[in-house]
Amino acid sequence: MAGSQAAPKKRADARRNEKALLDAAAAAFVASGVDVPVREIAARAGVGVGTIYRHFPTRADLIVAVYRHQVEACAAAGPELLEAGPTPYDALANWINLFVDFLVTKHGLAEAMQSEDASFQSLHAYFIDRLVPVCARLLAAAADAGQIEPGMDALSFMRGVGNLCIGAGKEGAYDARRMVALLIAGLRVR
Amino acid sequence: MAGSQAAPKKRADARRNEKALLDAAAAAFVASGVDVPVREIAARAGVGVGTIYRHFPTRADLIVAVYRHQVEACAAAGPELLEAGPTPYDALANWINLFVDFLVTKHGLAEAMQSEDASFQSLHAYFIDRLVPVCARLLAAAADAGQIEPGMDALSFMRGVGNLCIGAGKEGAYDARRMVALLIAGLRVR
DNA sequence: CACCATACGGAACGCTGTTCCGTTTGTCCA
DNA sequence: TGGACAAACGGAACAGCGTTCCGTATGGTG
Repeated sequence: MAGSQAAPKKRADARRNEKALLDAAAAAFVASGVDVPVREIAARAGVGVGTIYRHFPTRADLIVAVYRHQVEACAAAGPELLEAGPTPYDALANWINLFVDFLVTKHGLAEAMQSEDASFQSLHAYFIDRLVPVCARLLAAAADAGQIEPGMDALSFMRGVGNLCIGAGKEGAYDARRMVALLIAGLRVR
Repeated sequence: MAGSQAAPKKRADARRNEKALLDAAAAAFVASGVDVPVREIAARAGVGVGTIYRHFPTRADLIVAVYRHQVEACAAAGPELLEAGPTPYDALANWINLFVDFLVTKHGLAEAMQSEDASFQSLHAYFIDRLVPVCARLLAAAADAGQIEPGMDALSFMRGVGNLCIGAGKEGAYDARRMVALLIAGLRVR
C-alpha cells in the first residue's frame, strides 16, 4: 500500500511551517473566530503571509485542516449511534446534537459554512462529502422505521441545522440546540 | 397634535438627497444585496459618500428606512391574520410565511439580521420593536388554544426563523419555507 | 443682496485579503 | 565537503472596503 500519503517529499522547513500554521490557526480561531485576520495567524505562527497562502490557498482549506479530526469523528459517530440508539429517530437526534455541539463551539464556523463566497467552496465540499451521506443514512433509517416523514433530503436538512447554529455561543439567550430540537420534532410523523 | 414629524425644517437639497439616496439604495439592494458597497449607492444617487453618512449614520439605518413600509405591513398583518385564520396556529403559520417571504426576497437581509456587528444595532432594535411583539401575541394565542407547547419566547423563535432564511433565493435547492414549516410543526403539541 | 449655518464632495486613512518577486535555505550530487 | 539549483520564505505592494474630516458650495433669511 501507499502509506499514509504519496508524499512528494516536501522540504523540512515547509513541513515545520505547516505544523506551526495549523497550531497558530487553531489558537487564533478559538481566540477570535474562524474569520480572524490572515496577518494575525501569520504573526502567531511567526511566518509571513505568503507562507499561509502557499500552504493553504484559501481560508477554507485552513479551516478544514484544523477541524478535520473532529469532523471525521462526527462522521464516524453516525453508524455507531444508529446501532446503539433505541430507535433510528433517537440516533438521528443524538447525531444532530453532536454536530450542533461541534458547530456552536467554533466561533463563526456556522456563519462560514453558509457563506456563498467562492473561497469557501472547499469547506462546503468537505462537509458535504463527509457529513451529508451520514445524515442521509440516519434520515433513511428513521423514515424506514416509520418515525419521520420520508422525502427530506439530507443536504437541505443539514443546511437548516447549520443555519440554526448561527449566532449561538454569544451572550444573547439564543439556544441553538433548542431550535434544532424543534426542527427535528417537526420531522416526526403525526 | 404634532403632525407627521416635528420637522426641524431641513434644507431643500438635503431633503432631495435623502429621497435620492433611498431610491438608489433600494435599487442597489435589489441588484447587489443589502451589503452593496457604500460607494455604489452614492454613485447611483449622484452624491458623495459623506452625504450617505450624514443622512444614515449606519448601514442599518438605511436598510430600516428602505424597508420600513414592508415591515410595518408585516406587523399590521399579525392581528388581522389572527382574526381571519381558522385557528391561532394557522394564523401563526401564515404570518411566519409572510415574514419568510419578505426576508428571502431581500438578498442578504437575513444574513444582516443575525450579524452581531455593532453597526447593525438599529436594525436589530427595529425588528425587535416591531415584529417580536406581534409574534409573541400569535404564539400566546396558539398556546392558549392548546395547539402549541407553551414557553417558546418570540425573540428566539424569530431568530431561528430568520436564520433558516439565510442562503435562500440562490441557485441551490435550499427551500427556506420548507425548513421553517418544519420548525413550526415542531412547536405543535403531540 | 449679503451673510452664515447647513449641507456637500471626495480625498485620505486604516484595515482587510491577495499577489508577486527578490532573497534565503534545504537538499542532493559530484 | 562544497557548490548549484529548486523549493520555500518574507513582506512590500496593490486593490477594495468602511469611515472620517475639512475646505467648499449653497439655500434660506433679514
